[in-house]
Amino acid sequence: MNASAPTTVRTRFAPSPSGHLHVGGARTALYCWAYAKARGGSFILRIEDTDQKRSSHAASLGFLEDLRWLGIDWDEGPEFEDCGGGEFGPYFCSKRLDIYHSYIDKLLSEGKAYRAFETPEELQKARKEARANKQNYRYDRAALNLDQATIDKYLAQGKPNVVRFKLPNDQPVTIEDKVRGSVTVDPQELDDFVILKADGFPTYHFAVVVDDELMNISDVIRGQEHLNNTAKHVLIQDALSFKHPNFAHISLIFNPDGSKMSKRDKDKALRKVVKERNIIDSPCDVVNEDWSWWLESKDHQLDIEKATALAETLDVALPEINVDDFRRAGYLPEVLINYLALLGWSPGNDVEKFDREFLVENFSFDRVIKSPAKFDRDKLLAFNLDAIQALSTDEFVKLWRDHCNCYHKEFMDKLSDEQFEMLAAANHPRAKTLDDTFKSSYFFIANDDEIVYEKTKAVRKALCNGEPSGFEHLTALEPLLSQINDWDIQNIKSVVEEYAGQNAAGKLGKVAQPLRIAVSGGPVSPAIFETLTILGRDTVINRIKLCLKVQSDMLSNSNA
RNA sequence: GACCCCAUCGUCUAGUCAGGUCCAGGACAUCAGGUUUUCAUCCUGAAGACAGGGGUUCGAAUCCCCUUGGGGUCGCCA
Repeated sequence: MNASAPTTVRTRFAPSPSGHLHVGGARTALYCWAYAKARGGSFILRIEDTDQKRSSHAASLGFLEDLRWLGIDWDEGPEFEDCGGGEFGPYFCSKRLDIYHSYIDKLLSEGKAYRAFETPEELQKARKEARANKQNYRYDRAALNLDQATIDKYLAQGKPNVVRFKLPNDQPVTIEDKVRGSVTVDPQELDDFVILKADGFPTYHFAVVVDDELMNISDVIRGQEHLNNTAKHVLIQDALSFKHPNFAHISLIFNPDGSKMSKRDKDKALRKVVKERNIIDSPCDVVNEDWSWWLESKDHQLDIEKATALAETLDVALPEINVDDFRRAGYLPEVLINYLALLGWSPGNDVEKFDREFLVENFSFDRVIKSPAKFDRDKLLAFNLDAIQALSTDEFVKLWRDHCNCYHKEFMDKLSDEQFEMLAAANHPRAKTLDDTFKSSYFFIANDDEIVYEKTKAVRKALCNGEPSGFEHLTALEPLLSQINDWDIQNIKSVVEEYAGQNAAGKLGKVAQPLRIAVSGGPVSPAIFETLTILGRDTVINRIKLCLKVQSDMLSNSNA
C-alpha cells in the first residue's frame, strides 16, 4: 500500500446483545462514531452474537434503540430506522458462520490450527489444579499429538471438538496502541486458544479478526479489557495474512466504589440481596421458571424485564448503568453524550460543556485519558439541570410531554391539555430531570380524598405557628377565593397578594405555604399561583376545607 | 499468583509529550454567607491534590528507576 495514500477511516462498535447498552459501551460507540465522522469515514455497527446461550434478538433491538436515542447513527449495520445496510454484511455474526468456517478450514489445512477433544469439564479441572499449584494454566497441546487415525475415529464417532489456534513461535507480540503506546506481550502468557467452539460458532477472538478484515475496519476502538486479547488477534491476523488495523484501548468506567462498572451489576445487586435475605424459593411469579437456572451460575443472567420485576418484589434499587436507565430517569441524550465524552476525554482549556458537533470536530486519541474514571452521578445531574434550564419553555413542555407519554401515562389521562401544558411549564424552573417533577406533582392528579396532610415539622410550622397562624389564613382565604369568578392566575394572584398585604405584612410566604400544604398535602409544589390555577377553583376550595378539618388533630400533636 | 495497564483536590480533569510563566487552574460535590412564595434554582466566598522514595537537572507535577496503591486479563463470555 502506498504510505501516502489516504486511508478511509472505518470504525466499528461490536457489542454482544446480552442485555441493554450500558454506559461504558455507549462511550466506546461514541468515540468510534466521533472519530469516523471527523474524518469523513464510516461507523459500522456489528452484532457480536457468537454466544448462542446469551444472545437474544430483543436485546440487539434494544441496543439499536439506545444508540439512536443518543443520536449515534451508523452508516452500516443492522437496518433500523434510517440507519444501517451496507455492502459488507451480514452484520450479525450468527449469519456469517460459513465465512468463519472457510477461514478455519484454511488454518486447519495449513497446520496453523488443530482439533481438540477435551471436554469443558476436563479443562476446568486442569485449570483448577494449575491454580492450586500456583501455576499458570496453559493448554498442554495434548490434542496436537493425536495421530490422524485417532482424530478420524473421534470425528466419525461424532465426538464434540473445538478448533484451537496453534501459537506460531515464541516471538513477543508488540501492539501499537493509540492510547497506550506500544505494549508487548510475551508469548509465554498465551496458549493455544480456542477459535471454534463445539457448537460450530467461532469464539469472539476469531470472529472479530475475520469480520474486521472483511469489513475493512481501519481502527479498532474498544475497552481496555481487550488489551491482552489483542496479542491473540494480531497472531491470527498474521496467520491469515490480514493487515493490522490501528488499535485504541480506552480505559474502563468505574462505579463510585471503584469497582468496574459492568453490565452485570444489576444481576450482582440482586444476587447479593437474595443471599443476604436467604431467599430460597422464587419470590416473584415472573421469574419462577428461571429461578433455579439463575441461581445455578453467575453466568446465568435474568433479562432486564425479569430482573426489574424481581427487584420490585424485593424492593431493591438496581444501579443505573444502562443508557435506558438514564432515559427513564429523565436525562437528556445530549447531556449523557456530553458527560460520557468527558469521562475519558478532555478538549482542554477548561471546556466541559459541548455538543456532538464540537466532539466530532475536536475528538482525538491524544487527548484520551489513560486512567479509568469513576462515573459521577452528581456531576451528570448538574449537567442535566443546566441543560434543562437552558431549554425554552416550549422545548421543555414538549420533552416533558414525550417523557410523560412513555412513563407517566396517568398524567395525560387525568389532566386536560390546558392543565397539562400549564403544569409542564410550571415544573420547568424546578426540574433537574424530565422525571423528577412527576413525583412531586402527583397531587395534581389525585382525588381530593387521597390528599394526606403530613404531620411533619415543616407542615406544622406553616399551619400552626405564627400570628395569625396558617390555619387562620386559610380560614380567611377560603371565602375570598370562592368569590373569584374568572379563575385565572391574575385574579388569584391579586386576591392572595392583597390579602397578604393586609394580613401578613406583605409576606407572601406566610400565606402561600399554608395554601400549598392545603392543596398538596405537603410543603413542595410548583409556584403557588400556577399550582392553584391548574388545580381549579373547586378543587382548591375543597382541599382547603379538608385541610381545615385536620386542624385540631394537627394542633393537638404540635407539642408532641 | 503470573502478565498487562494506570497514578494531580472526595470525584471528573487542565497542566506532562516540547522541564522554569504552577507555593498547580476549572467543573461537580462539601462548607459558610446571601437572594427567593415551598422544593429546586441563582449569587458570593472558603476549604481541598502533584501516592512515597531515589535519581537526572541550575530548576521536576512534568524525564528515568524502585516501592506502594488501584484496575484489567488469564473461558468452548464478549
